[in-house]
Amino acid sequence: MDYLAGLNPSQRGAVEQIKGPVMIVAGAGSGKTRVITYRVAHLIRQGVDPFNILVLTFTNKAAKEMRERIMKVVGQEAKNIWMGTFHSVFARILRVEAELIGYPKNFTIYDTDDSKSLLRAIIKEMNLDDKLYNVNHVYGRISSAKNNLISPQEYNKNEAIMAEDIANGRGQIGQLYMTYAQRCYRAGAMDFDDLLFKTNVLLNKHPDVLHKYQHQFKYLMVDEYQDTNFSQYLIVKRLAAVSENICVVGDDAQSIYAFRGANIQNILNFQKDYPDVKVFKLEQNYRSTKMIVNAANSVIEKNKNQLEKNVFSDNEEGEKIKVARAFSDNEEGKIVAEAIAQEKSLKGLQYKDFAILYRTNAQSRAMEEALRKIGIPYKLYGGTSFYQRKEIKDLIAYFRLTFNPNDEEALKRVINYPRRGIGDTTIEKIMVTADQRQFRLWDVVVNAQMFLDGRSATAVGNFGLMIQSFQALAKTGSAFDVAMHIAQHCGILKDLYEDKSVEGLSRYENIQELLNGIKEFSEREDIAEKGLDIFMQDIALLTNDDNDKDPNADTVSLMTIHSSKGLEYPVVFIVGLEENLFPSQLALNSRSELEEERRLFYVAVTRAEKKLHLSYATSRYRWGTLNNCEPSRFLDELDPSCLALDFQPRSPMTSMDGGFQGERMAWKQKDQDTFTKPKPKVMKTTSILPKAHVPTEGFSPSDTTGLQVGMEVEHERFGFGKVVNLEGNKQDIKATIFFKELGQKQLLLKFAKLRIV
DNA sequence: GCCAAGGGGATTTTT
DNA sequence: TCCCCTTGGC
Repeated sequence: MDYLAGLNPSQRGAVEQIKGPVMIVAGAGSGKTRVITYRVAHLIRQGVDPFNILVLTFTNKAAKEMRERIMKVVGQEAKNIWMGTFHSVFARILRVEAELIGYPKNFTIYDTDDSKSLLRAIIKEMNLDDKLYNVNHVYGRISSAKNNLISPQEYNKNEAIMAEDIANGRGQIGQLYMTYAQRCYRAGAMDFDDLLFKTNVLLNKHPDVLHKYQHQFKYLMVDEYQDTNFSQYLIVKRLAAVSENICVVGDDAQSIYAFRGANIQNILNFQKDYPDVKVFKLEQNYRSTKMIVNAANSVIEKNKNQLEKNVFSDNEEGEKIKVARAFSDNEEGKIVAEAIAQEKSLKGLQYKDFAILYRTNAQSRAMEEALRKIGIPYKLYGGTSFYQRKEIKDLIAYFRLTFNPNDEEALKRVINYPRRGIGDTTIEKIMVTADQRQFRLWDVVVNAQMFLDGRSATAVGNFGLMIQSFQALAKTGSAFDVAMHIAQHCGILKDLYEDKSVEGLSRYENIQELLNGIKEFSEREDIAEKGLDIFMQDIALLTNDDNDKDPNADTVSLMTIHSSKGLEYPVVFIVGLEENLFPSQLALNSRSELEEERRLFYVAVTRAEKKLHLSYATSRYRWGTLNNCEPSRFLDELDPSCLALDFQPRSPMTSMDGGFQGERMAWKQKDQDTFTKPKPKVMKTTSILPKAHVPTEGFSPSDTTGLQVGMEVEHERFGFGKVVNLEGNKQDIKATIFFKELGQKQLLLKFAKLRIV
């Protein structure tokens, strides 16, 4: 039982309490994953059959990591645990039970693109204004309806919802939802939300099925419980109703997905749902310094609605949190890049010890440019995943069509790609015909001669024959053979091969990579069924990090705060701490939204192990125009004793208290000044910095190899100063300089731009 | 039926 | 600014 030895009392308690409802409130950095993996291992060691354990996570990555770690403790048995994301686990169950609720077993999973494209088509068909009925908005309404288990019929009957839509001038959303659901059904397709929605339908309408799974899953665990939506909540509740061996793990302070339907009440109310719940609080943070934990606590305590806990650290005190002010987003990038270079050599760190976190993806550009300029390697996380690339989706659409010819989104995608002379008019005709006669698109395609004429009938007919030939082959061939055959005969490979542009080449390579992946799959020995249809089943559920090539490369990581959740880095930079950016402008309307932003800031702060840097810019390009910015309120909320300002605050202050308030006041005054005058351009903005140094005309940095203590120097931004100390050697000489305006600073000579006076 | 230029929209993201 | 989608001309 050696795995129990390294645990603290509450961790150990959580691991050993295997019966009944358990809630583990896991503070940031408190060893949550460890507890979950050991708890599962413990269940197995106590004689629980792995087949009876269900562990639900939110990302594939978390599931994969956990399974690997459990494997290390209990060995191969870990393979038999039901473990995966909500979506993948219930998709797997729906593949078995689909026919009970009227879907084919080989139903297609529509991804967000498919859903939106279908909605776009329906909005058009209904002759609605696509600006008013913005696809994203409509999709969001339907998605949140599904996540709250509101069917199209219920949606249309619900007075409150309808009134809200009508008040927004969008009274047709209910009808759109209705049609959308019918069209998905007709196509034998479920969207992401359906995987949970239909699971609820299944468990609700078929008590025998519910019973079966209740007895199969005698032990349930849910990770990141604070991120569950109502639909997920109810599935879990239903499945756990018999055994009540349910263990949820989460941290209300890290709930950052309310905007996509997560309901923080699920974790806050868990004790009400299960009055005899045993609660374990993991409060010791093993990740960060005291300074960082204290700073994080000082922020999160501003939130009202919380589970009580006291996160603390026994680690070293640590350095204060640096706060830097820049006059523009580009200068912010430069400050960050130079700080990384400096800190790396001073502390003997590697690039991969650093992360730059931001609120919005648009902020990455300034950071990237600055890093590139001084040659720091970096890796951008997020962005489009492999499976979302156009060429991959195109080929996969052919696969989808092969196994489910009713998949209308796949059909529309490739019926004329590569070009085969089937234009919009013909496609329109097919759709109208299908609608009029209550056929599916595919029925019209295979009977093209009956409904279309001339050239288009032939073109469509041939397309149908081609898909049918793929279907015939798919019955017998191996995944790889079928995939290869389709790639070669549908025309995509040829089309891409002929495209000699750089992008074309990379598309061609991506297709090859997909085919390689399928080949690998075909050769796997640990699974019995290896048809292309099996490979296809969960492909819509795979995402970017499942394809992460080189996780050990020595690069700085750049990502949004949302994608940093669960990760940790020795040195973290949080950039863009400005009002209307972080907190986001769109989150200022309600207390709950602001609290979510604050939790987001909390998540960001707690990613840091040793050192945290914060920064903001006083002006920034947004949507092409230069905007003035005020410092984020979150800077004020941090315990001032944790901070080390990298500049002179703008207003005279006796204490640090209200420091950024002072900044904001200064900014507001400035704003009023500029209101009467024409809007100033960039350089004008820099001039508002009262202490900013204006370099002497013709400033150019000197060669500093011969720099001596006592020499007078001028720095581009810090102004004039005197060298008081020099240490280190050759490449890494660090100079301590006393600046007239700013006081003492330490600079690395190889980066500092100094002019010897 | 195809292509190129123009317009509008633009958090956060997993599945 | 940037990207994606639509539109309009050929």
